[in-house]
Amino acid sequence: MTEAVSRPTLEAVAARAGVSRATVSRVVNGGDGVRKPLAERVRRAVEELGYVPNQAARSLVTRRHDAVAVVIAEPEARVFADPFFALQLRGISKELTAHDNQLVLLLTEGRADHARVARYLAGGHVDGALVFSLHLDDPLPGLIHEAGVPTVFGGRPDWGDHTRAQEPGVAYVDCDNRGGARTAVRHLVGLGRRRIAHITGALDQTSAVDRFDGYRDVMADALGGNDPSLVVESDFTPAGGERAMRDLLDRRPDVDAVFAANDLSALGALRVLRESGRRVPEDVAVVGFDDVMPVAEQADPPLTTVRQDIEEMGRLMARLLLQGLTGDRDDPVAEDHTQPPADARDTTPAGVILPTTLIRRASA
Amino acid sequence: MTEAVSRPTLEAVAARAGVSRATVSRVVNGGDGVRKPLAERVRRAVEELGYVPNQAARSLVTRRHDAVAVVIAEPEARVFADPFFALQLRGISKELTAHDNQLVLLLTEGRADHARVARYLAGGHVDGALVFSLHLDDPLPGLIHEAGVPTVFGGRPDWGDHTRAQEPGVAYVDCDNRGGARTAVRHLVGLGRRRIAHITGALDQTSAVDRFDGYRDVMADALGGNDPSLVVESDFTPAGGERAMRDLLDRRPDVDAVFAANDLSALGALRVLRESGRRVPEDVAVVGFDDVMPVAEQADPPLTTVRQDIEEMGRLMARLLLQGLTGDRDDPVAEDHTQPPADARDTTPAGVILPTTLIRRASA
DNA sequence: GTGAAAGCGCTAACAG
DNA sequence: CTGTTAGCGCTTTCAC
Repeated sequence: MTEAVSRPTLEAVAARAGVSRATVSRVVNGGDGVRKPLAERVRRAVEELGYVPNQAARSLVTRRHDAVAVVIAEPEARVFADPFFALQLRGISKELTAHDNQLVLLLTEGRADHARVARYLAGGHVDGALVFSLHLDDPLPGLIHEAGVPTVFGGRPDWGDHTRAQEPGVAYVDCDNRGGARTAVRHLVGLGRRRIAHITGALDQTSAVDRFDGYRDVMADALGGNDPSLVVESDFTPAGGERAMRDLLDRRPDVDAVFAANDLSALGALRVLRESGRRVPEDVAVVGFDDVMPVAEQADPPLTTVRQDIEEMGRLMARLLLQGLTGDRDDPVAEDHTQPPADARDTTPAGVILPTTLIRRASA
Repeated sequence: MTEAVSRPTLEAVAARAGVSRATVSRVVNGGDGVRKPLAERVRRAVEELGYVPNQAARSLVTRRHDAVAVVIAEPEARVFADPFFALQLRGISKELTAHDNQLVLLLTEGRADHARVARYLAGGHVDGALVFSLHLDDPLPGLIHEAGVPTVFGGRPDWGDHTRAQEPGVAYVDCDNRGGARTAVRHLVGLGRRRIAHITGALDQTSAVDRFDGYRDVMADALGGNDPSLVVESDFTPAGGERAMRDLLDRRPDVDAVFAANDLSALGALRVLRESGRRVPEDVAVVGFDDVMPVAEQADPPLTTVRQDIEEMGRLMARLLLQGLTGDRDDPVAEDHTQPPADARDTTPAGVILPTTLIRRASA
């Protein structure tokens, strides 16, 4: 009623089914090459005894854990302002579950935790890691890379050390931040706007940098130049968006469009525009980024924005990692690097970039 | 450079230090009863070899995993609208990390996943579980209870089957929903309000029910009765709050105060009140619940609300579980239930209720 | 105090 | 196809 004081072992099942441990093991692990009736008998014994394999014993010999670490390295509480990570986690969880893998969550609150995480990963407790480290000059990606654990990054990682920037084999999943930004700004241009401002994200994150680059691409291209007075640095938060918009209005009261680096900061901008008596989109058109569910849709006015499929990104990260793991099966990855991989599967794409789409609502 | 092809074992460390495996093991696990200089020599060998114990091998013999499952059973995507779980997770993570325990995250998307979770927990992969199952009649708490895994629930669980409702030993952590609601409504009464409405939360969750009860307590007590036309059922979301407020204004245009079951729905109510031309708090005072960071503070006007320390709840859940685990050490918990526990430590409090505090801002 | 030896429960050759 | 036999790396009595 309370606890199974000691759960049945393979041995017990074998005894009950009148076979050897090896046979039971085979049946439990798929049952290839075991005659039907025997397998059936074993399965029944398993059922009756309520046998559940001991994962520790299995890992000890297989060196597989069927577990993946998810590392979220966000010193700030920003993680929690945004449904971003939650959605990503959900995608990851679904994919891992579908492949019978467990998700070990490693949250870090600053550099102090980095050593712990690195040690854990190097300790071989998990088969691989999914790492979110969106900040430039974060030492964590490097540490993890050195730990030698198969890893997929969420968001284009920055290595600080630029010699490694292009290192192949560093897998990551990101959305097309730059392309999405271009689409957004082009949309504003198409609306006839000319004094298009940009409220940036936190520029220590690659996503913010890439979106900024996309904005500059179009401004240079379509409008023949970038006017620095139209760019104001912010931080992805609503409060930051407000501050930025106020600055902007001060500096460039003639602004006729705003591309905000994400929906949350667009929200702040909308609020300030409303306060200042500007109509959106008549006086100032606004475009956001993310299309994060309740925010964009319920903004006033509903926000035109660039959608990225966050959950799918999570799912894809997990899939990539799992593929790499089974692909690497009995692949020694030994000291010998001399001969280039003949196997095409080895040349995993460094980054997978998911497309973005412009969602037109009322704000632009 | 790539992978540590095979990590060093105890054996290797022992060889290097010139001692036996047993001695190394002792040192690694605290080093009681090993002479200083020897211990030092072992530690150096560990350092030099970069030895990390193999958790699987250890678990196999100790039957301990130093891992705890966190089960979040939210079929709806609501989990992600609210920073609630993220904050809770953070608290849990901090506490587990402090005790060198890992966090295995189990997300479920409906009944189909329940069996999987139950099997996993029963499989003895983790030492205990922290379970969030906020919905009435959720079969999961029952399943988990039967799995015989030490468990602490987040939020007062509902067993559906009411015979078990008071079952002792079912640990949970919650905030004082009812008391907090009372405080909120009393505050409104103190402000001279008499036609105080309540926008409920999703009433299939105990937190919503408890807050509603608190509202009724005060209305009955201070104002001599409950007027059903002042209560409108909602669902904890901003959109739900809007709908509810609209209904309310229709039905009771004379309403002079609103107690919303959480900040998010209060936000919706504020929006509708503004649209309808009411001033807050002059015409209608509004109080929320949760004091969830960006929401309450940045509402317009800033929201008076009942604060619960969500992160602390998480931390407490973890602490409670961990205490129970070490407390239960070699405690057989055998089939024999006949004699009541003599040990005082056995009588763990069923529920730990954290206090709430009213945070006064501008809205009431 | 320290070492030797016996498994924890499972998988993976290898025989038969 | 099925059983037998070694361990995986660690902790833990039990002698010394």
